[in-house]
Amino acid sequence: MLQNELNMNNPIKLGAHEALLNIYYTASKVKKRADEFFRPFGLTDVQFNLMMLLAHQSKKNDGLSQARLSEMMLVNRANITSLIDRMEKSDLVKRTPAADRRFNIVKLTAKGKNQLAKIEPAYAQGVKKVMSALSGSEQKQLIKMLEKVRKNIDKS
Amino acid sequence: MLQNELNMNNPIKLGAHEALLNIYYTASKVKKRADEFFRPFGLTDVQFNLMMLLAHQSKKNDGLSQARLSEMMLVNRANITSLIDRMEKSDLVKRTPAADRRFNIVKLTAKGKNQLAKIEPAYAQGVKKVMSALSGSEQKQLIKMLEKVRKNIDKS
DNA sequence: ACTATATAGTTTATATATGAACTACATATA
DNA sequence: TATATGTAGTTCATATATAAACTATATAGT
Repeated sequence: MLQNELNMNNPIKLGAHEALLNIYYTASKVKKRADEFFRPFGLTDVQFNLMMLLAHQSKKNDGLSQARLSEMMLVNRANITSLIDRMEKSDLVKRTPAADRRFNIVKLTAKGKNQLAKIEPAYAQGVKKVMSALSGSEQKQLIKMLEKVRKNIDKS
Repeated sequence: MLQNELNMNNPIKLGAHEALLNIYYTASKVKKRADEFFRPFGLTDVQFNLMMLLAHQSKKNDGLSQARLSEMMLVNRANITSLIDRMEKSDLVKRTPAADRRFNIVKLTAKGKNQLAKIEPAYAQGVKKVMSALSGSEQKQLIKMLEKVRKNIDKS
């Protein structure tokens, strides 16, 4: 119960609010756990997520634009600029020019591909372990419920 | 489905990963929606959350220490320092000394109380509206499942 | 062809988050 | 009482996030 976990003096009065805070605090714990996992590799969860997208979401492995990355990461375009800056500095990705000169195409470097290949299996194991708290059908239920919430946010 | 919502080219292969990403992305959308709600009031969701904690989680309304706040907000102590700095500047809260001179007791100012009283009813309505995507019993199920995930993270 | 509009990326100011190193104070114990 | 340990808060360097204003380029409509 959130009240006890956070050592709160008083209960959360509104049920809907408790549900919303549960989503929020669970994501926060998931993120902290992920960051802890990636720290020994000198990566953040955000950087790893970007590398996964480059590896698995680009057609024929020929990279993604910063706009596509910001779309898939649900973050502002401005954010991607500095993120790619940092990741270029640590030689994980590189920007390459596209035919349409407004675009940068971002690709994994050899080092980036290596890092990813090394870490990804352990990451998959970790994800399975964390989510093993729920059965397969519970996970599907959870996904359905969270989808409903997101759809409802889009409407408002 | 996350793949479509994020306009992804390829499916998320691991079911557990999809569930985890659902938690993460839903929290992200909730946060964005909350920030959008609070912006007209010159507040952030984080600042409002802190004000709620001061109003509803302190015994006899006599404030909370920064350590208690960081505990209930699941953030680092260091974070609270600058947050309170900003909120003191906009006259929403004030630091007061405690008997144990290591502590600051943080309290709402008159302005802070006023702001909160003005905004809180609309916030409660908004929360209900967002979460109305789920029935009461679905919300309870969701809470239970997310609690299981958090407990599992604590173990690992 | 010209102009208006839209899109991609960058820069800046600002808010939130962490870990590590630090100061100040309190408490336990030897 | 002296010392060791623990707790609360701050400071610093750094990462991630936004909105707004900007540059560069592409495209649609006249």
